[in-house]
Amino acid sequence: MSPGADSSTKTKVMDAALHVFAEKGYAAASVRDIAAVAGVTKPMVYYHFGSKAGLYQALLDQCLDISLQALKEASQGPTVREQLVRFIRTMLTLAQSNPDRIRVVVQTYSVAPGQIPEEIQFRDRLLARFDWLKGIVQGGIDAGEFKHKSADLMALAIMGQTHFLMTRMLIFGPDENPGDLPPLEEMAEAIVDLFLVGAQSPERSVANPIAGAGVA
Amino acid sequence: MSPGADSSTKTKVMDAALHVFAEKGYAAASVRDIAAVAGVTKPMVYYHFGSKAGLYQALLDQCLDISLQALKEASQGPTVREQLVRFIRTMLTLAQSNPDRIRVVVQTYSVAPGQIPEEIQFRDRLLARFDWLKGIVQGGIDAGEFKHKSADLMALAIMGQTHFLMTRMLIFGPDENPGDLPPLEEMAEAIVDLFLVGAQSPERSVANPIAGAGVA
DNA sequence: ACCCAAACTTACCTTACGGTAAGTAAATTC
DNA sequence: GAATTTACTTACCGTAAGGTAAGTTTGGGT
Repeated sequence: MSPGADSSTKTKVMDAALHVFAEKGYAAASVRDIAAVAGVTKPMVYYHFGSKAGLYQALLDQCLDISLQALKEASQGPTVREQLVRFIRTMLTLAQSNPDRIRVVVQTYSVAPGQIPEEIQFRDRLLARFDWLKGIVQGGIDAGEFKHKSADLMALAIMGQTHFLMTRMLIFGPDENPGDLPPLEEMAEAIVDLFLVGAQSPERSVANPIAGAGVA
Repeated sequence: MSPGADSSTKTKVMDAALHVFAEKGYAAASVRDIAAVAGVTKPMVYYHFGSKAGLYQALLDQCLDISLQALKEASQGPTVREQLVRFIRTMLTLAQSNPDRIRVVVQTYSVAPGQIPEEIQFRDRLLARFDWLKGIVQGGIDAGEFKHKSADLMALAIMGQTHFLMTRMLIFGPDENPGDLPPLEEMAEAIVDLFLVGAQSPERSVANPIAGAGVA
């Protein structure tokens, strides 16, 4: 469901908040701005969400729900390698198709601790997401697909790649691609392969010797 | 030179700004706060730095200078593997010993584009830093130390790891270490080894067969 | 027809923000 | 030693922020 499909006041405010918070950050975004973009009056925001922090929490929950659901749906596959590729691809696709949602989440945890009110909750959910990814990796270890034994370290590495790539896309935009990197469609496989076989080996994963073949 | 060594007004303001901007972010930090923490009057801030944005730019330049210098000094070594280990270790050490400096830099580029005034310059310097890391990696490719051929992708992977680890430290604090990760001192080697030999191999880099020995 | 609660508007409050005008004490220059 | 520049203070300005009080419309439920 794309933003704006429902035209209730609450939805209009949420859609506007997504845009304004993503663009300005929590502190620099004003409730007046959000109300104006939504085409409603300011007290309506307070009526429906109680406070600026309440609105932000509602928005953040929505963003986390949406991206987590997309990830869980997408990260299926015959091999763990394939699951990881799809995980990364889904994250990159999300960052490309709806940067605002990613921006809100990334901001919430990258930003100065004192910028966003303490009452805003998100750390538990991020840890849960990390644990979920760790579960996938652990599956690969248990099945003998990976020889490396630390699921924590491996999950951290995957998450790090993905996070950094997203950050990069948010900075430079989805189309700008400074440097000589693979195009986005191949990026997920390139990263997983680098991660699996290591930089001391040639470029192909043994699980997928033709990865990236045939693309531009 | 630690903050506060010089007690000129300009230095006092810079030190205070480092702390306040790091803790609250650009938008939520007020010039009043900074002046109060510095123990000077507000117009002095404007006298020395012109505007809030001017102060932030001066601070950001200082942070970028300090961390880049530390990186360039530290990233020497007999092998490229060793150079990468030292690169990561330096970044992690910086994030641990002076989180405020890292926070200011990370915030500047992770944050919503509309939060920080457009006049603030930083993208070119970040790209230059990335190119510099890429140069190290390219050295490893040229010397035959790596078989993988894309210096861009490899540099991105290294930067991604480091960035994510730092972000993690900024969120959870340098001591808190959720999950079962190696302690910080060994983290740099663990990451480089994972990166070099890949997850499909056992845990040791051929260049350093005992890396990470003794970890829980 | 009446009631009542949910949804909404107008008008306003207090506070804090970035920034500045105007003047002053102390060095520096000539 | 007068003139000027540098570093600083007090007092203030206009604006915009988060939030609310009080009243109005709207749409069931009975």
